[in-house]
Amino acid sequence: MHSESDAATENHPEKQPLNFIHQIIEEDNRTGKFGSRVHTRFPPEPNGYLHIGHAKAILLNYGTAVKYNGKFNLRFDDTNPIKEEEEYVQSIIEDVKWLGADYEDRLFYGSDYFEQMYEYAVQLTRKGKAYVCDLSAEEIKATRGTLTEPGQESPYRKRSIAENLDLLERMKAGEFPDGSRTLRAKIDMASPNLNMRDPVMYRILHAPHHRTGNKWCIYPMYDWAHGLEDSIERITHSLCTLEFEDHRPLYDWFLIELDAYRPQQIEFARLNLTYTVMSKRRLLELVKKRYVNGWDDPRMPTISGMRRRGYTPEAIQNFAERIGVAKRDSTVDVALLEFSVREHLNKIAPRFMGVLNPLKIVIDNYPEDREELLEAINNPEDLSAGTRQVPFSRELYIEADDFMEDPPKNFFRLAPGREVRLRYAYFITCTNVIKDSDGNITEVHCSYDPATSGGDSPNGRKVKGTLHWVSARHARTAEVRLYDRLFNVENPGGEHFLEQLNPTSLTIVDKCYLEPALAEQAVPGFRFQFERLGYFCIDPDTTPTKLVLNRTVTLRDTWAKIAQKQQK
RNA sequence: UCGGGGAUCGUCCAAUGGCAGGACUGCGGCCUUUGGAGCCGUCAAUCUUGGUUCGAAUCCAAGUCCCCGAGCCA
Repeated sequence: MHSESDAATENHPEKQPLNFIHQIIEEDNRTGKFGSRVHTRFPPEPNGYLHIGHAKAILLNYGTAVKYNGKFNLRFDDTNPIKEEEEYVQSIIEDVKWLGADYEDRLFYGSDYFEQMYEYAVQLTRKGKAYVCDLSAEEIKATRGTLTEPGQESPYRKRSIAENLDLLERMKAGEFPDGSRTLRAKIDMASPNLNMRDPVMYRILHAPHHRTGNKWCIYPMYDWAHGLEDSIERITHSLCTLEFEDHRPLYDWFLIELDAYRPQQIEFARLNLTYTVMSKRRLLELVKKRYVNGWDDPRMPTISGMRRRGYTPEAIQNFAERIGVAKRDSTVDVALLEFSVREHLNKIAPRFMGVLNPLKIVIDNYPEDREELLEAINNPEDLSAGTRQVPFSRELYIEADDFMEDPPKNFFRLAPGREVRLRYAYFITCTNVIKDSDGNITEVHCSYDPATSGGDSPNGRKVKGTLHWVSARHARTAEVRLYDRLFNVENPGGEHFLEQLNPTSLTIVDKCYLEPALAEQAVPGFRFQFERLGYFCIDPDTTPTKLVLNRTVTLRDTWAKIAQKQQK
């Protein structure tokens, strides 16, 4: 996965600084804390689709394992059957693989360990460190205390070990209704760390589980299960996000009381990105309320959305490396993500010409019945990609933006009397502008210089602009979906985050024109560049009779900036 | 208010007592058959106040601000 960066590192032997996690790991390796073993994992709950924030975590865990010749597990944290679905399991597996994080044969489920977890619970109960509590959810809440006041001990806290064991057994056997009892750890109701105030370990839930079916009617809480899962898999370094820092003492308490193997948890800051939201809750809301067309809508920051939009795994890997990892809350500029895709696509994407907003050009001195095939380079960044033939004829489409009747000073494109180059074709000069009765330009007439075939002038004559074009007679058509940022504000959030949505995040161009060579190799997922416009890919909505394109990202556009400044 | 974390260019990450550096963005230039790419340059930061030290982003003290925590969610 790190081929590019590895090459870069070899060329520039100055050592890269270690992030704080790798510093800890190297220290652990030095002291032999885990016998120099490194084993990480990515533990998603299958209750939603993965997003770019998860990609950071996946790549950090996987990259760490690779860096230290260790292992990496994928493990589903599936302890709540009410929220979890098989559909999410499948999407997560697909996304993790696509990102290049290879877990080999180590795909696990927390639910695989339910039996072992139960035995651990019995062990703790037998030790007098856990008890069955008959308090209702409301009562537990009421006796937990507050941030500044201690909680009160449950009246059931002093039950005998024998009674606890019996009750726990019967909870498991299904004798009690949902919510009637819980198994709680007996720790300290006065702890300033609320997680230590006799946390619930098991709740009764008569609900089928996507893996274990009806076998269980008590399910472990995350705080009870998670540390055990890492322990059972002999994970050395449990990387997780900041909000679990307060839970670490609890995980350690469980494992110490159980005398079980104990991983080192290290917390890092989750990723935030400008102009989007990252919480599963908000993403789900966008999907459910149809503000977007599903989890894989190309405007979503989900892995599946980005894949559909045309992002490459390499682009995301490079992005993840660039943003680094630290403990402070941060919001990465989405421009860095866009830079990462452009950088990769620039190297690998074949070029084509396509016109989004057509303006018809007629070349008056080019014979009506003549057509020719012109050779075009597929990728100037990679000559091994070869060349292709592009048909040329008398009537063409160019981008409407590439013509101005009354151009400002630094407009280099077509204008009355102005000569420009048609990419890989000829120099043309604008001779006439045709308008309809409303004054709209309907057609532009030009003459061409036959001596400039291929786009070079024999007399060294220079031209300022180069335009892309498509022969009208040969043009194929497609629907193009243009995406813009999902939100209008840099840091969307709060109760009314839906009001911050960008109403024009999706623009559909019903009919764009493109050269035949593209239509011939257009299969869903195919990524390419429309010269001067941006990177695009073929959307899976494509049918044999209709091509659908997604714009991944525009090219950097210097003219757009100049034009914007002139407007002000 | 209690506990846990955090504060370095606009943004993200480095510097681990010794010249505050890199990337993105912005700006300027060179180059260009993509106003793309590439190349070069440039603006731009140590939360505050004290202290220790020859020397502090780094160590100490006090303060300020931000984030997380009171699910039978994860």
